[in-house]
Amino acid sequence: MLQVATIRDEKERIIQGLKKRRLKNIEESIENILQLDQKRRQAQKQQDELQAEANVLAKEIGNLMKSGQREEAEQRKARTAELKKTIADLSADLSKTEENLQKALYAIPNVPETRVPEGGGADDNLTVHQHGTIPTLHAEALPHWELIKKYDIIDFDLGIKISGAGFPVYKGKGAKLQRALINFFLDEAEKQGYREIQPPIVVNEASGYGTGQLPDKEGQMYYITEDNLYMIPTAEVPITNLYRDVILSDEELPIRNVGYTPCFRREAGSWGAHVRGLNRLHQFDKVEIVQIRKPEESYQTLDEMCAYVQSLLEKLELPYRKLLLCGGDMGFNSAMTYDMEVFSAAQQRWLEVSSVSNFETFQANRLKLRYKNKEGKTQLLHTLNGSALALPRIVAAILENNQTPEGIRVPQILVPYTRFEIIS
RNA sequence: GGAGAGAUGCCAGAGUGGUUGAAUGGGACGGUCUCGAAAACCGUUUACCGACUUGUCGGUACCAGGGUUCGAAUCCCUGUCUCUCCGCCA
Repeated sequence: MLQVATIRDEKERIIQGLKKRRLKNIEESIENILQLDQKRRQAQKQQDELQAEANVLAKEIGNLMKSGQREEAEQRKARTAELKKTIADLSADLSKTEENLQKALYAIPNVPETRVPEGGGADDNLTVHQHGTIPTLHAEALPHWELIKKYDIIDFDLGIKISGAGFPVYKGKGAKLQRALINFFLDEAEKQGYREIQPPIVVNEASGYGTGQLPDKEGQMYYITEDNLYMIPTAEVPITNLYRDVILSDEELPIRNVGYTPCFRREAGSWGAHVRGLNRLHQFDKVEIVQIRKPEESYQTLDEMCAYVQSLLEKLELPYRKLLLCGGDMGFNSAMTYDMEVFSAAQQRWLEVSSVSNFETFQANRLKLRYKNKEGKTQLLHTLNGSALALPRIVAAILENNQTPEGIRVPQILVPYTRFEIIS
């Protein structure tokens, strides 16, 4: 959520920035917010003044009662009754205005950073880097959804039997490969100075609001009615919410956390031909990195996080490209996002395996995540996160790219983790 | 699931209707003392909203939401959460 004060002070910059998302009626929305804000402040001022008067009267009445001047007291009571009524009316108005303002603010996405290109969708994203060579496969090469059957390592039918579509069962070397990747990612993150966190994978409503999944995207999450809990779509939610309503001190910064969790996504209505196999699932594993930074250093951190994610892909010997997302393709909360995509050779497609974002103060404002700066002033922090990495598509790419007539070659770096070199 | 207790500042913990933003202790910060430190002593130390002369003033907040009252941390109602005991249990 944007801060009203920022909208007030930097109206033009915000409007120009939001235009890069190709949204409609930006000017009107911002104007509406400013008007509501104006109205709110006026009402508040009026109410405060009356309340101050009532507070003085209440004290006087108390003193008069003590000294037995009942009549004087009664006179003042009459005035207080009037005030009380006026204040009640004003306060009802004020709450209404505040509510409207809040709603209007919730509807505005984050402002893209200056370097973010304008655009409406994936076609306008910028490829800023590409690495690795695209493998040429042998004639009988198969897509991963065939390979997993051939080697009996991931089973969709069993998943359907016990849960439903999009809940695969990993078996034998498939399960070991998965576990190897998780351990590899966590170990690498630790070497980079991240602290490992094992959070709950269900969260309450307040956490959903904190990171912005609620109120708009409740359809994306599995919801446990009986206990009013949501199953997390990403570890970002619990790990970032650890810092909800927190004022950090200078010495506690920066925060660098990493966590492995399963992730759950309902993805209602998004099933089709291009989401076969591991490309899109209801449950999948992901290792997520989360950082909390001072505003002045957050973009340097974004670069550092990207470099780290890229290093993982290079160690896994996967060809990838790095995209700077355009305004229209970025998530609601993000100010700047880089996507990493690996090339999946049998599908001949780029698959998104990581999304690294700087949210600036957008999440922190909702979370009330602040720190005391050197001047002793409390100030909103910047939050950042990135997948490092999402497992299923990495698995898909490894299976497809590394297939040989003899079997699937495990990337060298993973062999100490899998303790086998080939899936055959 | 059953029974009981509770929720106050950075922490511990007082406070059962009137200058209580909140005693007391601890912590943190600043100062005095000291070559330096410890100890001792003195002082400071919540957040949010609003107004303007940007430092001051006003308002709000003692789990949340309602209510009683001229006045609520204090009384009443509802909800949430925590703890203890019992039950169940990886």
